[in-house]
Amino acid sequence: MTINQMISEDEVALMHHYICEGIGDAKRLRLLYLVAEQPRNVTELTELLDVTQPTVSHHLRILRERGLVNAERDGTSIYYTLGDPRILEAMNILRSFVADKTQEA
Amino acid sequence: MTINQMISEDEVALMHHYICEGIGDAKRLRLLYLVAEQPRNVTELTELLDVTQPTVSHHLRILRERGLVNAERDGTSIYYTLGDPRILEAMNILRSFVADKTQEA
DNA sequence: TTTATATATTGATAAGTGTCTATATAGAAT
DNA sequence: ATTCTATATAGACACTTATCAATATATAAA
Repeated sequence: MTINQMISEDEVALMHHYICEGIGDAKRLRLLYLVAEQPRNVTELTELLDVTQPTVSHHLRILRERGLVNAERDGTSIYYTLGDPRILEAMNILRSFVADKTQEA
Repeated sequence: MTINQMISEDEVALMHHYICEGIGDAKRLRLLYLVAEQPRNVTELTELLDVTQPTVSHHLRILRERGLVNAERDGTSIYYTLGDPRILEAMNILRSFVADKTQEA
């Protein structure tokens, strides 16, 4: 059970930077789920995402800078993986919340 | 343990709407933590947030429309509470991730 | 050293949104 | 009814950012 200690304004700012700005876009959320399934390179991710390659690289940079994904080069390709299992863990909790919300209607 | 089943594009869109748009702002993240501590009315939240009352109401509306907070009237005041414990649960997991990241330096 | 492929960066633009002031609405009290 | 307090809404503006086309960089192969 996690402790609910009062959070400081500074810590909120950090969380905003790492998390809110990190997953604050639908494409990036999708990217996180895709690289959580298996390592994927930029070309694969571009084919799956319906945006241009520079846009994918842009999103990956944002995720990478925050440690939400890791990048590893293999030849000319760069394979991306999930940066931390807690990311998926938290997303799945939120996913179950959303699932309940949308079937409340 | 949560199951990591492939997520559809539609589900990503829903998650983006409920979660990313919901917590995609530092003030709203702060609001969620504040109402998680205890029920608070708009006046209290305004004093704690360093923005105007209409701005607080604006953020609360976004949170309320997504079920991230609940609103209950008591006289002229309206008290806000956390909409679902899973919100805090997920936030705390992400909080621990951010804590680790920021002390890696 | 070219050539080809994969990824990243730059600069521009359009769309979205957080914030404010001003105003409206709702409930309680006189 | 009027006044007061609490909250919500409307409209405007500044700022951010997602996206694209064009270009640069990096690795591998010929």
